[in-house]
Amino acid sequence: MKQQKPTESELEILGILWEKGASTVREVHEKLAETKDAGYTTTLKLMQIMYEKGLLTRDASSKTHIYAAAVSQQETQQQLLSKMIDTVFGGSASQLVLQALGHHKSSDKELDQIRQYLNDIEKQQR
Amino acid sequence: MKQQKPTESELEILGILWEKGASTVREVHEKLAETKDAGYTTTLKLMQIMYEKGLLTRDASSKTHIYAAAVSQQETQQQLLSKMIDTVFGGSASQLVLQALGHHKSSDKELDQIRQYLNDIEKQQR
DNA sequence: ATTTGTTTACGAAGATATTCGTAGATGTTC
DNA sequence: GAACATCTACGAATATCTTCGTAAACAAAT
Repeated sequence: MKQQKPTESELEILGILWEKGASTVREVHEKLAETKDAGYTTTLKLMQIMYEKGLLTRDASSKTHIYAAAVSQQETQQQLLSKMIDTVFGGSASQLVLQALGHHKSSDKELDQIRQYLNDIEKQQR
Repeated sequence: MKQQKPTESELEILGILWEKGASTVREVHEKLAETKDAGYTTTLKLMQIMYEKGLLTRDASSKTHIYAAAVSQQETQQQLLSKMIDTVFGGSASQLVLQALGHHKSSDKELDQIRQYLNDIEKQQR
């Protein structure tokens, strides 16, 4: 049972739910409104559709429903990364890594994490 | 003059043109057909639209037109990476890097390239 | 209990993307 | 040059995504 690919708008909503956890439509909408302008019912409709598609779960026990992401952030990341590496980076994951490191600031701590990870790989190979 | 965002299908075509260089519709279509099935005129139409949008250039001097990507691979990569980091990786580029390294095989040579890059950054900071 | 506000449900319009049939132009082969 | 193949152009159908108006249910406030 493979997850179907979320659309652009759906991804924005998933992003919010991954970050904030289970939320009401209102909460998601407020957050969305910070960077985008759309009516409340638009957000509602999107979330209802996502629920039907199985991208979200919802608790309808009270009048105001509570929605949560039904797909994991990591799984979705993998899916999208794979596609992107394939079509846009000519199949080379390392090319993507270099691009990402080159143009998007990372903290020292994060860079250390990456170094650590590379070291671990190296060790495994011996 | 900002490049408009290519659609999913358009990206596939761009990917082929980046890899193979300037090509005819037929050539692109053959390549596309390996992984997808669509009619020839569908590919043609797509490429015509991309030309109108400015995503492709074309040489129409002979009957069979020759198309080429009008947007750079790198610029497009940046654009898509930024968006993806933002919505799917909670703004953390390093998180994306770790995911990419973790799930997509890279050769030793490529990993060395990445280590080298990290070393360079480290040096710059002192 | 009427007004006011918030919520869900529904349907449909509008926008965008994808697909392909058909026609006409051009080139190729016999 | 007639038959055949290949190409572009065009238009339109189809599919998908996005947006929002409206109505009904419900709750809270006066």
